[in-house]
Amino acid sequence: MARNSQAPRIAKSRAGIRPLPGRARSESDNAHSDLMNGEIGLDALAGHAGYAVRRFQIWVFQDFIRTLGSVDIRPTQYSVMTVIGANPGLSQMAVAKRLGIERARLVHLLDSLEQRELVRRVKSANDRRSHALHLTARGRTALAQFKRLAAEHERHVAEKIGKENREKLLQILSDFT
Amino acid sequence: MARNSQAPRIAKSRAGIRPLPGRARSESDNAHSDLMNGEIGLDALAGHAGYAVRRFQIWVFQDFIRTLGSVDIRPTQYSVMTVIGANPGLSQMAVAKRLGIERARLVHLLDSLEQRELVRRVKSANDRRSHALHLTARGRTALAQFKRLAAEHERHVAEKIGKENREKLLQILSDFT
DNA sequence: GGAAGATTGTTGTTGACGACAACAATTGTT
DNA sequence: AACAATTGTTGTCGTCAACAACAATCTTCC
Repeated sequence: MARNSQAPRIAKSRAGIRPLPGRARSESDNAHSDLMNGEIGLDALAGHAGYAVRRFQIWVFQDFIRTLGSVDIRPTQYSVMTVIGANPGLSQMAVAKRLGIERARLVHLLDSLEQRELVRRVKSANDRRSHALHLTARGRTALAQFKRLAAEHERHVAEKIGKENREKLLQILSDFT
Repeated sequence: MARNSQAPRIAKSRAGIRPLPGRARSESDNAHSDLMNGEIGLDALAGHAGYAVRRFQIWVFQDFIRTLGSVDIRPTQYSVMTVIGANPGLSQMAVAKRLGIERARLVHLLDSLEQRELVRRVKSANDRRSHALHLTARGRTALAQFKRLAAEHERHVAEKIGKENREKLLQILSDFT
């Protein structure tokens, strides 16, 4: 979770900003006023993958945080626990590299998870610099529930963009997983 | 630079291992060690759209920032100028609502852009509370160059995930644009 | 075997960003 | 005219990525 953010309080009045009715446009459309209709013309951003991905990512993370709100787990915490659960004994360096987060950042994440007794740092015998990361017993049962809630979250995503679209998306971005 | 450290080199090497031959796994699979091979097992994160989207979004933004580095324009600044360029005279409130950013945040963004003489806040005649936003002459020519660089960035995205995949992605996420 | 270099976990700083809260000026509503 | 709502602004808080520096501990190489 590299989340960018948020504590999505409650999606108040602004549940969703509706885009415009789409006209087919070429990506090389030049900027020009588009105010003939009452709406704000933003076709200028239509061809930009990064913008759409960013907006979508914010939506997804907010839903994740809301759906896992009852257990107070954020996307990054979830990813850390998932990787440790699947690969017990990993070092902090290995986990950080795997998830693409700074090892400096992982320190705080683990501090929090260890405080909640979901994860344990065990001194490594081979390399006394590093810690072997493990889930606690509580961590394992907790992760099982987190996964159930995460699955529910994934269903929300499927509802939002369509089941097939979600699968296509996962396929397109599989290299980044 | 260090930015490229985010490049998914690990994911790449794992690409072939992913769908394990054997049993069909459900997304709520319990965690279990997957270390038989030398790689770190992360199949546990494979079915999560948010994670893939997040990693991809980071990659895209880093490429955007690098590609537009010579003109020192970040994605948010670009989106603000694009919207103003396409809809001159818009109020700050309207721009913020359109881009889904806080109007408080837009204040700083506009301060920066106005300082660089790319954007102007003009006092609105109708509503003396609000400002009508316009690009300066310099802003218009600058935006034209930004768009050329942004198009180059989009080509990088197409190279990364494939031309058709990029288009499919834009289509899937068109509601968020 | 020991010095030099690299790695691991840690602490701290910086800057971008989202969410909120409060405020003055202005507009709208009644 | 009184009261509510909107707009831009300022400021605070928390999350996150990117760096830099450091002590402790390997690893390498002579």
